[in-house]
Amino acid sequence: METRELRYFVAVAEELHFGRAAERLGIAQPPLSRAIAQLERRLGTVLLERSSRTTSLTEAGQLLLREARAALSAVEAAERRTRRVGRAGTGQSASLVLVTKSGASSELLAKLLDAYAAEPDAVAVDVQLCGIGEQGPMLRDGRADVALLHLPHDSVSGLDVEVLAEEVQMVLLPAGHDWTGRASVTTAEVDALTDPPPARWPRPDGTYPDGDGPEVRDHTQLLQLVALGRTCVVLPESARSLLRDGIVAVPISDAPRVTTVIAWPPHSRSAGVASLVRTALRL
Amino acid sequence: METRELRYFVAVAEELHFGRAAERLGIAQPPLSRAIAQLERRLGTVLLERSSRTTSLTEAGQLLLREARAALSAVEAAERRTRRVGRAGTGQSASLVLVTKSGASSELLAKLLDAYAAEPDAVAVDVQLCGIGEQGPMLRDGRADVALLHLPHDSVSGLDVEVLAEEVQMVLLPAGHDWTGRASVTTAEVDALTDPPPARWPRPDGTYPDGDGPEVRDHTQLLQLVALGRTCVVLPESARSLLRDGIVAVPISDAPRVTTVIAWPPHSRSAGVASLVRTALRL
DNA sequence: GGCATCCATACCCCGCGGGTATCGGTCCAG
DNA sequence: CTGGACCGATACCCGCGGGGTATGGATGCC
Repeated sequence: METRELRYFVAVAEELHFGRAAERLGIAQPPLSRAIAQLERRLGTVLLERSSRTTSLTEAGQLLLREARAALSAVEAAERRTRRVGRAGTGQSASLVLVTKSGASSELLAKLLDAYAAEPDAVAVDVQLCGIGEQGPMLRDGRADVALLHLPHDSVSGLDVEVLAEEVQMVLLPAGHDWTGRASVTTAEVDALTDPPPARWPRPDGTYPDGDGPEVRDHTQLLQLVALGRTCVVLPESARSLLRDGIVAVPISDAPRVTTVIAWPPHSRSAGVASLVRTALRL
Repeated sequence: METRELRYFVAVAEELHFGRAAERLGIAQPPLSRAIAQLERRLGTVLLERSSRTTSLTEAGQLLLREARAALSAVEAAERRTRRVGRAGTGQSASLVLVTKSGASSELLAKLLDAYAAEPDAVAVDVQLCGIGEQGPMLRDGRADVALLHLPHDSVSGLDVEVLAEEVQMVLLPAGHDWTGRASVTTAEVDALTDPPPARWPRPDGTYPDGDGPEVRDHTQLLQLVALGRTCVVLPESARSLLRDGIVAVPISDAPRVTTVIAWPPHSRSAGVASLVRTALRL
C-alpha cells in the first residue's frame, strides 16, 4: 500500500463523498473512484458502501480509517524529523522541540531547561506551547520530540513516559470567600460550588462548555477574574506561584493527584531525547 | 513521501550497499540510486555518505531509518488488519489474534479465554505463541491485536497496557538439593549457584548464552532435566502448576516481581480488543 | 597500472495515475 | 409521473515518471 492510496481513502472516509474528497485532494473525481476501487481489490475487502445517494464506511473501512491515520502520522513524522535534523546539520538552529500546555508546570519546565542546558551534550531546545490534547498528535506526527503532560488530563496512549512530579489539586477563590481559612475541601463541595461559578476553558475545538462562569483563555485573565470575585478554578499545586493579592488557594483533599510526566514517541529514543529525559529524572 | 521510497531507503540503509539493496528489492541498481537521490532532494538532506568504496548513514539517515521502520510497520499493520476483518466479514473465522510467549501464564490465559468466550459480544480468538521479544513487533505490524507480556522481561514501549497480575519469582531445583526446605533465597545466592548449573534458553536470534548449564528449548525438556538434577531455573510463581515429583521450588526474596500485563497497540481500540481487556481486568 | 568494484549518468520504454466526457441509478420537485 | 439534479462508475486518452540496459567515473587492491 502506498501513502497516496491511504491519503485518498482517508479523504473519502472523512468526507463520505467522492466529489468533495476529490476536490480536497486537488484531483478529479473519476481517478479517485478508480483508486479506491483498486485499493479495495488489492485488499480483497469492501471499504465503502456506496448507494449513489449516500456513501458510508463498512466495518473494514472504519478500521482502515483509524489505522491509516496512524500510519500517515508515522510517515509524516519520519519526514518532518528528518527534515529537521537535516537543517540542523547545516549549522542551523534548534534540534529538539519540547511541547507543553501553555501555562502549565512553568516552574518545572524552567528548572528542566536550565539543568539540561548545563549538560555537556545539550542541544538547543525549542519550546512550543499548544492547546489541550494537542501534545499527543504533535509527538506522533513529528512536530515535537518530547512533551510535558499531565495525568489524568492528557492521554499518554502510545507514548513512552517517565513520571516527574505528583501534586495535589487546589481550588483558587477570591479572598474573603466562605472557604478562606479552611484546611481542605472535597470534590463534592467544589462540584456543588456556584458562588462564584467555575471558569470555563475552551475545548480543543474552540467551543466552550455550558455554564454560568466566565469564558477564559489564559491565566492572567483568569486570575484577574478570580481576584474580582467573578469566578473560581481548580488548578494543581504548582499554580501557587501564580497567586497574588486577592486570591486564596484551598487544597482539595480527595481530588485525583495531578501527575506531570515527560513523554516521547516510542522508537525515537534519539540521543537528544534520552539526555533530556535523564536530566528531567535527576531533578 | 511514498512507502515505496521508504522501503527503498530502508533496504539501502540496512545493506549499506546499493547493489545488494537493489537485488533485495527486485529492481536494478540505477533506479534505486535515482530514487534515493530524489528522496534526498525532496527532503533537502543528505541521508547517505557514499564514497564509491563504502556507503554509510549520516545522522539524518540514521534517524530516518528508525522512523521509516516504524512508519512502514504502521502501514503494514493497516493493511494486515484490514485484510483480516475483511475476511472475517465474509463469514470466515477468527477476528482477534492474541499472542504470548510459549509456555507463559498458561493458567491465566486459559481463565481469560474462558471468561471472554462467555461474553455476549465475544468473537473468535486466535491464540499464537511466539519467541521472546516478538510480541511488540507483532502488535505493531498488525500480525496480532493483543498480547500478554511480562515485565520487566518484555518491553511495552509504545503499547497501551493494563496490569493483570504480579508474582514473585522462584528457583526450581531437584528434590534433595541443599536449599530444599528453605523459606527463601536471594538473587545473589541464585546467581552464585553452580550446582546444578542454570539452564540456558535460546536468545531471540537462536543462539545460546555461554555457561555450563544444558541448552533447553521447552518446559517439558527443562523440567525433566531439573528432576534429573542436571540443571535449575528461575521462573515466576505461576510455574508452580508445572511442578511434579522430584522438583522443589524456593521463592527468591529480593528478585523483581514479574508483572503480567495485557497490551495492545494504541489507537486500535477496537470493540473486540476493548471487550477482551475489560474481561481480563475482571479476573 | 590493470582490474574489480561500486555508484552515478544517459537514454529508452511502457504502465499507471490523472484528465475529460459520459453513463446509469436514485431522489425529489412540480 | 416525469424531468432534472446529483452522485458514483465507466470509457478513453495522454503525459510523466519509474524501471530497464548500457556505460562512465572514481577508488582501492593485487
